[in-house]
Amino acid sequence: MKKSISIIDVAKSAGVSSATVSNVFSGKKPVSDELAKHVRSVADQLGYSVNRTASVLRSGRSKIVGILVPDLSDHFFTSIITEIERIAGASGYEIIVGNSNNDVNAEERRLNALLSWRPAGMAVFPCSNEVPGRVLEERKNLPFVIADRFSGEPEVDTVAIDNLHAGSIVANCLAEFGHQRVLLLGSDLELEPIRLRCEGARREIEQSGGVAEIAEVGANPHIGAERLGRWLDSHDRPTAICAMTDMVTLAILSCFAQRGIKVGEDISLIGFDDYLWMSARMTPLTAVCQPVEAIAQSVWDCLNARMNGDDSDTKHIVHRCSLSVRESTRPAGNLNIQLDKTS
Amino acid sequence: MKKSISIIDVAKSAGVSSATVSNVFSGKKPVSDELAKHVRSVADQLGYSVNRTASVLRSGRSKIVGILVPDLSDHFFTSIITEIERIAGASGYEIIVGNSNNDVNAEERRLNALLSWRPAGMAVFPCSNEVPGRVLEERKNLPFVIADRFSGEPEVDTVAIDNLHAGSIVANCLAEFGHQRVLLLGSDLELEPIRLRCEGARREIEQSGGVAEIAEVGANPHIGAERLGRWLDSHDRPTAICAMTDMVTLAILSCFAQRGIKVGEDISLIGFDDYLWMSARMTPLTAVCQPVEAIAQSVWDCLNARMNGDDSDTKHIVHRCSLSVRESTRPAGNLNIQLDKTS
DNA sequence: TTGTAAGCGTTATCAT
DNA sequence: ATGATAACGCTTACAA
Repeated sequence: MKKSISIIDVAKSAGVSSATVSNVFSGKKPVSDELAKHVRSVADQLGYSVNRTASVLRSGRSKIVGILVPDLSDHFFTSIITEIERIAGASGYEIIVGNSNNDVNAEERRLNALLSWRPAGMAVFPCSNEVPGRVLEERKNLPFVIADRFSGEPEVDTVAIDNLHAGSIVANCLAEFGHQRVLLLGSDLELEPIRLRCEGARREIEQSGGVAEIAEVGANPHIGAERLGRWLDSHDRPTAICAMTDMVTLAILSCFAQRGIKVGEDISLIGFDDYLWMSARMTPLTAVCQPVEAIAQSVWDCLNARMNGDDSDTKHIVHRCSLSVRESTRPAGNLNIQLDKTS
Repeated sequence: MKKSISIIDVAKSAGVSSATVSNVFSGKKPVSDELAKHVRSVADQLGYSVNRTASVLRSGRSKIVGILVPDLSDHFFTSIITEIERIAGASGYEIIVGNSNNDVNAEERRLNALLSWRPAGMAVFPCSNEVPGRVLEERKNLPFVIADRFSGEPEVDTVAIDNLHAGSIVANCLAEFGHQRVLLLGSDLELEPIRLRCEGARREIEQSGGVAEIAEVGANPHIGAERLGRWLDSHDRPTAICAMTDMVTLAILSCFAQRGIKVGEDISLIGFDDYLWMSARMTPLTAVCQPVEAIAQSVWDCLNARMNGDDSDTKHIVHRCSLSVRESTRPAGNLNIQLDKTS
């Protein structure tokens, strides 16, 4: 970094005080139009640009918010980031992104690194059910929002979906189509949201006399496809399979493509999350639609309220998913005969 | 932001000088093991964490790099960001992300905002062919890399793919399968890379006696699907269609799904970029594979070299795409009869 | 190896 | 409305 033009250089050139230059750019105090225009033109000429690090240091206020997610290759998280960036950007906030890579140690390191930039707030999508210790320590000093993964109602603002409900709409759909043997496929059952989605579905399926098995295949679609393959080799094929995350949806599609299992014909499928690639197919997927925009908006609203001094009790915002029923789910009776295990 | 614990608080508590505390955390100067341990424990107790804004201000060195992209909802850019975050994170760098939203004005604003954080370097994926003016002004003071979209060889380091070559491997594949009437579908032909991909393909297709039409459908897959639909309504259906971006690929799939056009059977398809959702289908897509990891690595390598004082001539790195031939492309003769326009 | 003190560019306080 | 100046928390000569 080369020594850059400072507010003082501008002040000298413009024949005003540094305070005036500051006020021109920050707008904190009124400056006469004439002077302001002059200062701006001098600043332009010199190529001056505010040094945010200095202003944050001095004022203790930054317009930057950190977002920490467990997996940047997961479309769910990138779409959340996209939305938050859009909303926050409109209010002049910058986004600083960290990836914990589903590793609690990395999570702690990245969190500390992000915090060292003294952001105005932080949105954390934890990689485990545990709210990172640092968050609980700092939450009095800095607005935090925990989203997606956590259990219970921690002492921080949270935003989540109603996971039990998500499971239940899956179950309802399956019941309507008469599916009695169902595989519920999660990434990692240790994660509370995944567990709840599976449990929510299983409970209702069993209540209506069906049988639901639960299996986990991890968050990586390639590995997940393999694991699902092994599961299929050692079990009777269910009439329907439900993914509990977008990555698992991909794992299932990948596995089925490899094995020539036809979605909708050989087996019914419900995917999780609703991205265009799920419906832009000959057999579009029935999918549980997480309200990404609403989640992002809530995260921002919480953060923004706290950043503006809201010190009310911790909020716990819950959104509901909807189901888009498409052709990947068919009545159980209409499926092709299962041949795999016997052939 | 509450007044936070400073290096001086730690120094007082530990009975050492502030310089020593600084050296313990920065590792710039040796501190005896004993003292260092003591300082660390005191710092922990006090909940001290470095204030990066202060250290950047004083030292003029930051470990943060900015990335500005034209569309955060485009998987291509998010996967590049993911990769850069991974590589840079390993060297202790933070990533700060901006989205220009395909708007040159927004691009300028976001760029200025990112620069005000005094990053150590910036990777810019422009939203037009023009390298933003600010980049050319600042490039002497700060390492910049321009990637993906630009024309010619600007006076900055660049990373790109060989777009003509990408077009040519598409053409070769089509020729092999005997396709003579082809639609090349770009997002925006004003963009140099898109134009080159199309031109590269057209040239070779025509050389081998085929006919290539070129159309553009924009970067939004929903709108793109509509536009393609209208194109199909008013033209004879080609035997093959080629997407020149991942978003266009999605537009095509979406359009075909709506119209019941069977990929591989009714028409051959070559997609652009190679994400799992393209191959996790009954008819996996033939796809031009942009080497995302290599691109990200080159961006980082350029940046890193410049950040470490490399002042050699501007570099222009070009990567080549490969083609994964899959079942969405079939011999032209094997396609189903075209019924749409006549039925 | 450790301490002292100046200064990075800004904002905030207090005068004018 | 504008100016002078201290202070934010850190790094870095330089001194000890």
